[in-house]
Amino acid sequence: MNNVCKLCNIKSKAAAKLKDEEIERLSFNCTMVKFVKGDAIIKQGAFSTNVAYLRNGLAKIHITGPYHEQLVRIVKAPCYLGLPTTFGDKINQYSVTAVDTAEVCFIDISAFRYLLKSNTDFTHEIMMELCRTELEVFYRCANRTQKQMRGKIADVLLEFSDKIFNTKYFNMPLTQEEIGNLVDVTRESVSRVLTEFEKDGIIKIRGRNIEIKKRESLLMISTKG
Amino acid sequence: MNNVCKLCNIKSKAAAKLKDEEIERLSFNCTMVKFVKGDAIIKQGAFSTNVAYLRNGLAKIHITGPYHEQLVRIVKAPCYLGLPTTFGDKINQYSVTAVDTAEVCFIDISAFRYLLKSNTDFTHEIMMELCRTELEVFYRCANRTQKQMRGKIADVLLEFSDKIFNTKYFNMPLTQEEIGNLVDVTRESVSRVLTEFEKDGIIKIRGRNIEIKKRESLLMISTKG
DNA sequence: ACAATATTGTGATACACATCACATTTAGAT
DNA sequence: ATCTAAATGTGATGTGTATCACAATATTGT
Repeated sequence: MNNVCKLCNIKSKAAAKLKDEEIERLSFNCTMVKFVKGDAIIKQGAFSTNVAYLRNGLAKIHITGPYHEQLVRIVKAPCYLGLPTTFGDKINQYSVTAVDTAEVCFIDISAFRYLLKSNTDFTHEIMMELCRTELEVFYRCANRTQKQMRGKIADVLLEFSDKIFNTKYFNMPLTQEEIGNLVDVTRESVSRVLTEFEKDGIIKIRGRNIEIKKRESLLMISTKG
Repeated sequence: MNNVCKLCNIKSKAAAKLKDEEIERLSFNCTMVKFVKGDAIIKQGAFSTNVAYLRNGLAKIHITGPYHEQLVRIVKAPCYLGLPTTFGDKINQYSVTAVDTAEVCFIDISAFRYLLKSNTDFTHEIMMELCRTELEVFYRCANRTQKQMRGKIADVLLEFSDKIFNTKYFNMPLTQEEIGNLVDVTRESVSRVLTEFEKDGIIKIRGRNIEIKKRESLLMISTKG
């Protein structure tokens, strides 16, 4: 699979720092796999032997909590998946599942380690990524534990609209159960809050399609939780 | 301040990988500060110009949440403080405060970056640390959002007994308000649950001193939360 | 097109914990 | 030793959301 990584136009910021020779090495130790919605990309409990890079699509990071599944966060391409669990442990400590069709590059962990050793700019970018995501998790956790359910559900809608799809109309790829697992609310409550938001004219729902009609209201609900 | 780092017997695992020349460089860019209970070691909102290494003592990582302060976790020496916020952002995204007397080494960030570039074994250890702590935060968050208050308070007691002090008798350095901020429970509820645990003979409380009398009961409460 | 499964909606009720106000005790400063 | 501030304890009440059971709708597979 020569030149694929060199010609790839969705390289990570870290991979962009690699020299030709290193890119070539990457190409020989990299395989691209396509996934459909619901496919497991990384499995909690399995051995971690690859670094996964989401080239396009959406995925969800989820773990088994003390009582039920917790959705840690939604990840949007392009980005590395599972860096903490790939390096932090020999066994995957969480799962990553495709939320719709996705393309993932799997890089052999030894080759990745070699690159970490040989290119300090690459390593620096990877470390930056680890730092940023850990900070993000802190804030997410504070929000999840302190906000009330309307605020949390408003956050979900704002995240899909503003950060994932960049549009006020979008097709919600998550079920209400999954939304509930993302913000620690039961699917019945998710249903009720979404219906309430529609009744209040804040959003419009047509099946899975959602339109944000009053973004300021959502922002207010998000803030006041 | 020569030789101090070389002679230090509480080096981090990462620092243990450094060569003599690198250790010397560290010594010239490192200063040790003592803190008392309540002192701010890292301040949310301030510029991050140093890497902090907790040589001994206890500290708490805390952030300002949407409604009130959240205690992210208690850290026990020896370990780096604030790596994610030091590298992830120019401004500290969270605070670290001494929970009792503590000694902290502050390392100039440029010197630290130099070491990251020059010693890949050092960098590898730092990355391992980042990965492990991110995974830990995921699990903490799942526990905080899914467990009920008795389970969470049982967890705190077990953590202080099993991981921080390594003894069934210990002096609780946190107020009930702080315990509440660590597990998202009001101080009134913390008071009630601790009293209940004492009434049930699970723990014995004498002022700030706590004795774990029925560890298995706490484990069960933790699990059944 | 149809059947099976998954997802969502809804109403009634229960539960877990927060909130509030105030009293009491403990710790720290002088 | 005393005073002040912080921390803790307590009772009553309210609130937010979960739970449960079931019906209705949507999606998927054949």
